Amino acid sequence: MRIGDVARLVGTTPRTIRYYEEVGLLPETPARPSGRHRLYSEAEVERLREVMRLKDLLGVSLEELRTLLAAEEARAEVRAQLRREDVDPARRRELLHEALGHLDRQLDLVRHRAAELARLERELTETRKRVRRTIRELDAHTQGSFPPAPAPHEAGSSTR
Amino acid sequence: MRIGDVARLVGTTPRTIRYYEEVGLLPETPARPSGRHRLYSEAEVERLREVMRLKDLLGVSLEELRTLLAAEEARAEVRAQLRREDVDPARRRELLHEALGHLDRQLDLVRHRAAELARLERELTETRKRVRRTIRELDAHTQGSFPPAPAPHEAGSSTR
DNA sequence: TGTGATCTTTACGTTCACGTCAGATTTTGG
DNA sequence: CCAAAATCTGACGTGAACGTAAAGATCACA
Repeated sequence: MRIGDVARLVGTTPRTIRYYEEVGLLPETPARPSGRHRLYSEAEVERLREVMRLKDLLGVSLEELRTLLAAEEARAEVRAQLRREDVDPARRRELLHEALGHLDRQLDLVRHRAAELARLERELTETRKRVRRTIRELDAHTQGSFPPAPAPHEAGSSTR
Repeated sequence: MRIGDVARLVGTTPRTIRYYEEVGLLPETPARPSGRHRLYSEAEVERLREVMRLKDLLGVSLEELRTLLAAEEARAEVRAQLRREDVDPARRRELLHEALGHLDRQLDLVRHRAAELARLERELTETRKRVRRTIRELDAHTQGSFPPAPAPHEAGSSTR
């Protein structure tokens, strides 16, 4: 797969992909003789998707994201080492604990944001209820004078 | 309250506050003879807090945020009109429906992000479980050889 | 083997969201 | 009333995250 296809697939541009590689968010496609085209596998597309998702959801800088993504690599490393049975158990434990630490940092971040978002959603829902109640009261009082006025717009969620 | 106090209170800088006013996120403090110091009430501080919260949680541009915040203003408008009993009920209904539309747009955005964040959290939690299980297995197999290795770091959440 | 589409590197440009500096003005505390 | 502190209005600077343009190389295919 070439860079243009990947860009179309994940909804971005070749420039962005190259930039992410430049700042270390994506691994430099291994041993590519400078000048030749970059080629991507499905796994690398997934990685890019993950990067974009995290960037979007966590709203962190690419720099922070890069350190966060050390977790991913650490875990890949661990998986690789685990496949070879001949590794020092102490070293393994070390790697695993490291991965755990990274995961915990991500989880803290995610949970914090999730909690705040939930609070915001509750507040909005509450306000929405109040507005709808007010509308109903208004309709009740002027009932009969004219029809309940069809909603003058449509915004996506509405009454679902 | 002066701009410096406000900045300290909400954890930002005077420059940012002026900038937000400049791009229309904060109302220009009404009828301030150019050159005089800006003065803020508690309500305005709250508004600023709200702006910063939304910016942070939704991760939208200040421009988008400005249109989103039309909701707030619309609702303020509605409340004002509702206090005066002498307003055309049709007009009221119109305003209320408009506010409802804005709220729905915000809710769509918030719910979407909340759902994605929740998914991310589930994935992370799942991975974390697997890592911990692997560690336990490793400890079981090498049990007795040497102590269970004290965690080499501490990252905030850990075992909670 | 050519040829058009796509890609490569290099480098400068752009937008957003402020930071920083200067010089003048306003406000506050004594 | 006066000095010190804070604020005001421009204006230019900056870092992040790309966009864009140019000139040449590579690739897929007939």
